Amino acid sequence: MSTVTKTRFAPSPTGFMHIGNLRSALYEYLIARSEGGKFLLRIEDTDRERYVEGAVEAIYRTLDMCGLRHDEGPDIGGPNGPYVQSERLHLYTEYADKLVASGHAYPCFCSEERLAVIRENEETEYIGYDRHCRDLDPAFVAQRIASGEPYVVRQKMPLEGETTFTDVVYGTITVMNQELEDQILIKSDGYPTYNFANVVDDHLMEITHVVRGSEYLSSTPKYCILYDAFGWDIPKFVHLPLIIGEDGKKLSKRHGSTGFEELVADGYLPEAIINMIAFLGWAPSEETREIFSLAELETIFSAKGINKAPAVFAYDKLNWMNEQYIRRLPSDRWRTMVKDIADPLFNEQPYSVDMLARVLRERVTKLSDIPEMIHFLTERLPYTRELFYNKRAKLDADVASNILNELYPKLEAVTVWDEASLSALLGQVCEETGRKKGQVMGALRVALAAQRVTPGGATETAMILGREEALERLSAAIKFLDG
RNA sequence: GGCCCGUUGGUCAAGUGGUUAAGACAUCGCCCUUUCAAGGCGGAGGCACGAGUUCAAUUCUCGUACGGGUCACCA
Repeated sequence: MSTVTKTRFAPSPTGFMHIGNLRSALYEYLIARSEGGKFLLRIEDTDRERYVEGAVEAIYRTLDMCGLRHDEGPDIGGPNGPYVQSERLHLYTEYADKLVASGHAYPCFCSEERLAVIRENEETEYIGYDRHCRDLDPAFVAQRIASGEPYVVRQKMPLEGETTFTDVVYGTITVMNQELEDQILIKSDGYPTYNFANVVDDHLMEITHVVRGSEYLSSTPKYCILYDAFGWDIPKFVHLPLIIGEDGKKLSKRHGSTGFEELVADGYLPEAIINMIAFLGWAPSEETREIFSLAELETIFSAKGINKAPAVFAYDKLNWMNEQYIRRLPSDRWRTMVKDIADPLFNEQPYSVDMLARVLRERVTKLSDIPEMIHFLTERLPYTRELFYNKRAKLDADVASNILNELYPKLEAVTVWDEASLSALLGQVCEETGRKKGQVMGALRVALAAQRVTPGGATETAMILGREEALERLSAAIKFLDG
C-alpha cells in the first residue's frame, strides 16, 4: 500500500450536489491535505437508471467554486485512470471472475420475481437472499451461462465466524458473518454494484483512507471480506456522522435548501458554506474560533476531532457565518457583488454604489436579501403621516413638516453633494435650531425613504440617491405633509 | 423487527475519575446610536435515566429510554 495518504471523492451523477456529499468531499480533501497527501475524484456512474444529465458538470462546478482541487480525476487524468466507473467495466468483470474462480463468489440466476417472493415470506434461513444458487453444479452453471441466461454474481459470505474492523471515527466494530447477505457484485446488465466497485477501485487507485457517510458502516464488513478474498490490504475507514435536519430526520428538501448550488442561489457564499459544514460533526480542540478559511482548515483539520453523533444542519448558524464572510470580503469584491445585484434594479437611475455597498455590508445576511432591502431606493413609496411618528425622537408629521421645510432650501443650496458637507450641514441645523439630531435626521430619512426602517441613515440615504432624486423626494414629502 | 452506531443547554460543540463543565449560533437584557443593523457588556439555559466500580463519577462498566443508520440487480 502506498505510504502517502490518498483519499477520494466518489459521487454518483444522480442529481445536484447535496450538502452531505459536499461535506464528504470536504473531509476527504482535508484529510488528504492535512497529511500532505493526494485527493482524487472518481465518478461512480454504475447505475444507468438514475443517471442525471448535467450532474457531472454540477460536481465539477461545485468543487471548483469551493476550492476543492483534486490531484487526479476524469478531467485531468492521473496514474490510476480511468476515473469514471463506466469506463472500467472490464476490470470489474475480470476481478469478479477471479472471485468466482477462487470460490468467493458465484453466479446467480434467480429472477427478480423470485427474489421478491423471498422478500415476502420471511422464513428464509439466511439474511436477505436465500443463497439458492450458491452451490450449483459448475457444469450446470457453465451451461446456463453459455445458453445466454442472464445472471448476477454474488459474494459468497462465510457461514460462520465474525468480522472485525476498526474505523477511525467509530472505533472497533464486530459483526457475525451470519448477518451478512450474499450481496450482488455484478448486476445482470454487466455493471458492478457500488458494493463491489468501491472495493476494486479503492484498491486499484491506492486509496489509503476510505472516507464516506456512516450509512456505509453496516456494509463495511462485507467489503473487508472482499479485500481479504483478494488478499488486499484493508484501508483505513473514516465514516462520517450524518447531517440531519432540525427535526432530527435525514436532511431533505423540506428542511430548506440542501443543494450546494441552491444555497449559492439563495445568497450564501461558498466560503461560508464550506466553513459551516466543516464544523458540522467536527471541531478543533485547541481553539474556540469558528471562522476558518479552507487554507486554514487544511492545516488544523484532524480526523481525530470528528464526532460520532449525527449533526443538525442549522440555518441560523449558516446565516451568521455568511454575515461574517460578507463583512470580511475585500471592499472591491463586495462592491462588485452589490453592483451586480443593484444595477439592474436601479436601471437608469443614478445612485452611489459605494455608499450602498457600505450601508449594506453590516446588514445583509445573504445576497438574496438585497433586492427587498433596497426596493425603497428604486421606487418612491407612498407616504403616510404615521410614518413620521417617532416617540423617542419626539417626532410627528407636524414637526417633520417644519423641519423639512427648513431643511429644503439649505439642502438645495448644497453644491458638493458629499458625505462631509451633508453631515456638516445637518449638524449645523441641529445646533442652530436646538433640535435633537434624531429628530432632524429621522424626519429627513423618512422623507427620503418613505419607510420606517432603512439600511443606513439620513445622510447615507441622501448620498445613495444623489442630489436630484433626494431633493425631489424631499419636496414630495413636504407636499404630502403640507397638503 | 434483526444487526450496527449514537446521546454534554434549543442547535453546533470543548473537556475531565475530583473543573465555577470552555466557546459559538439562537434567545433575553443593557450600552452605543441617525431608524435598523453591526459592535461591546451581561443573563438565562446542559453532562438522557437507573444500577455498578471507586474515597470520588459527566467522564469507566452494564442495563433502560430515546434517536439515527442499515437490511435493493441505489449509491
